[in-house]
Amino acid sequence: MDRTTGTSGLAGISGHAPLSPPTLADVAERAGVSRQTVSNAVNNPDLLRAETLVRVQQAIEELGYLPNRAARNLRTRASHLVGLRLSPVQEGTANAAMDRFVHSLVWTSREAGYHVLLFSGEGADPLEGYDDLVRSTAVDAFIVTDTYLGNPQATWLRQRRAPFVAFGRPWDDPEARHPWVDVDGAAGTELATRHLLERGHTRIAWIGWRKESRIGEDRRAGWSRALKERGLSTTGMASRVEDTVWSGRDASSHLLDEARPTAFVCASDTLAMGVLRTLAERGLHPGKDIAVVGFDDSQVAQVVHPGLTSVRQPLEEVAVAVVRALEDLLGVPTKVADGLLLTPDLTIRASSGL
Amino acid sequence: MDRTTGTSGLAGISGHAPLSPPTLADVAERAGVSRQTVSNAVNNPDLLRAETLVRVQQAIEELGYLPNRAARNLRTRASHLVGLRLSPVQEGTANAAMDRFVHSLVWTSREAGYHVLLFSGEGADPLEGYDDLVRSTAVDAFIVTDTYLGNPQATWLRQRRAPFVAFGRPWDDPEARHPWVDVDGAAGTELATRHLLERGHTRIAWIGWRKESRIGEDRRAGWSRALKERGLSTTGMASRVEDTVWSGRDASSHLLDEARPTAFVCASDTLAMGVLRTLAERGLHPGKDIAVVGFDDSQVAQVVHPGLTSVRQPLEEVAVAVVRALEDLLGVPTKVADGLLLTPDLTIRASSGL
DNA sequence: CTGGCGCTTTGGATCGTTCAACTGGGTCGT
DNA sequence: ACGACCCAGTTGAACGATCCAAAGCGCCAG
Repeated sequence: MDRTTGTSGLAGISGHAPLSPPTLADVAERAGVSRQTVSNAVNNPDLLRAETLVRVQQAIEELGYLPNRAARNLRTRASHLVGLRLSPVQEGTANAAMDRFVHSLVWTSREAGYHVLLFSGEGADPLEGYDDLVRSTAVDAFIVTDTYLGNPQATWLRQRRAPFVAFGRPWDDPEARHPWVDVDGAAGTELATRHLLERGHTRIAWIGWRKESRIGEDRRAGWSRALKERGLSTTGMASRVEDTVWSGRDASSHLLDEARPTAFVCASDTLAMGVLRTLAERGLHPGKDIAVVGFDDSQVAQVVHPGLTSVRQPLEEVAVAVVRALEDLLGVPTKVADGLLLTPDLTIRASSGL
Repeated sequence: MDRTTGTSGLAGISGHAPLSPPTLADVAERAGVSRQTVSNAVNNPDLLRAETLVRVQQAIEELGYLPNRAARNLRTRASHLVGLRLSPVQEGTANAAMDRFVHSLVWTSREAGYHVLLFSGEGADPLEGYDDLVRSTAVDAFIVTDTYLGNPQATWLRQRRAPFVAFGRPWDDPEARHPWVDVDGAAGTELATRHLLERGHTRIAWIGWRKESRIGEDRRAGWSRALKERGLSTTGMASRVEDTVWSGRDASSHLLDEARPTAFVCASDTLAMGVLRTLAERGLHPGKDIAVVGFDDSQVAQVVHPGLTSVRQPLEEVAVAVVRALEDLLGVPTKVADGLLLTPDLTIRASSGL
């Protein structure tokens, strides 16, 4: 057989790539079987006789064949892509977690045979961008990350019958039937607060986000739960502000003057950095004079002096659970749970005592 | 016309999505033209008579039609996707820049009609993962981000005739003919050093990466250039270490003892954080007693006390240039330049003086 | 009246894969 | 001995878009 016989390329191990990659038909011809048999060799190897399978696999190897994605997608009506929308950047605040999550997600998806397609919405409108992808069947499903109050995507995506998995609870909608995975923020702050209680602190303050934030209120609940459990009062010990370093600084400064806490639990590392700033200004030492705990275990927490104790979300596990839910949604109906709540850890560093 | 006539779905504005999305043929039937005419209306509107165009567009609108991606990809042999490999996570170090770059890239690509497909290699092997995507024609091109010494991807991708654009110079290969965009690190550190010189510093130390790092040596060159320009000596003023906070701490501690600098320029924010740690330990105040400048303008630089002056890469511009090169590579041969070197800024904060 | 020139529109083929139905041949049950 | 049934593969027809060649149309010159 002359190598130049095939209509398509041949290539593979030989130096340079083919002008046109080999197709199923090329493999079939080389192995002396039909196209469908090659297809089966790839997708349902059990259907072939062992002997034939080997022959086909050899031909595949020799030609360096890989199925054409577009053709497969067209026929199977699936792209094996999941869409992930990058929310507009807010520099200075915690997309820290997002970054780690994306990594884990890409990693986990790969093992499940999926790739992650990034897209971005214009700006404010959180629906922007989804529409085209759904209708052009570019992705099989979405992963929705910000399911804060009202989360319009969820209901919208459901209306469009677009499959999706949410990282984040459907806070306001007990009717929601979509799969979701979330991290128990309250458990995290409770863990943090208990940690401080164990170290002997009894006057522990909270700096969190405004009341409108469901996530913020959830995290706050963990703090107050831990205190009340010990019969300690929370009154005057909490402050709710914007998620910026400066808000954290001001809030902690006020609290120190008014409530005289010996420790702070914060809804974010950003706010905790504000606390550290107040301490620096007053010549107080974090971890010695005043304890501080943040939330998210961001890069900042890791490198700041003297090290910031922080609640760490198990984002790797979240990713795994999300992908599992995805497979469940798109493939066989193994039907796990609709929602899954994971528990965070506490990464202890010097800011809460040595 | 009965709405239930079409073989495919209809939907659109009406509440819920169709079971099967409308196709080109559906639109054609509704508009009373042929498929090709609809295709032209979408891709080459100029070819249609104004009147026909309107009629077709109306039908498209009514049905909520959007071309099926898979079908289009199959026929045109293009996916309008670009692959971006996430390098294995190194927590604590500077994927800070990467994050910003990805955002900008996604944003810019969108405007050019491209989406970004994320994938990850197993671990060490930087080629891992590319292969499948190339051969299965899943992406049209790649964006390669880490083109450090020897950069095996570059040569490998070229061999496979896979189109790609690099963010990063081909340091070792003057023969390289692939398009690339990079940021002039030397210009950045030169800017930083000049800034310190202007503030009256004459004893300015360098903390950078090991000699093997081309990027590190490049950044170092900017520092030494600025000093030599002023007739200042660099001997004993430089240290080359790992990119960790602790290395930065140790290096700065040694330098302070031996060379008595009044300012530090660092190859990364991470190293700069190490310097800040040394200062804190010695009761010295950054910006007052000793000036510090970092590199990358990461989140850390923004939130740390009292604010870290840092070289900021114009990643938005990089993204724009990368996408432009991409369009050039894949579309019409406008043929811009093969390589493009952009100049960074300096974000000035309190660590280099008030 | 015919032929030729532009512009618009048409029908058919095609991209590479998978699905559904079918072909022989052998085995089994009754 | 007959049909039912499984096995290992084959064949033709989709999937939904774009590309290609050619036909239809109106209009004007010869």
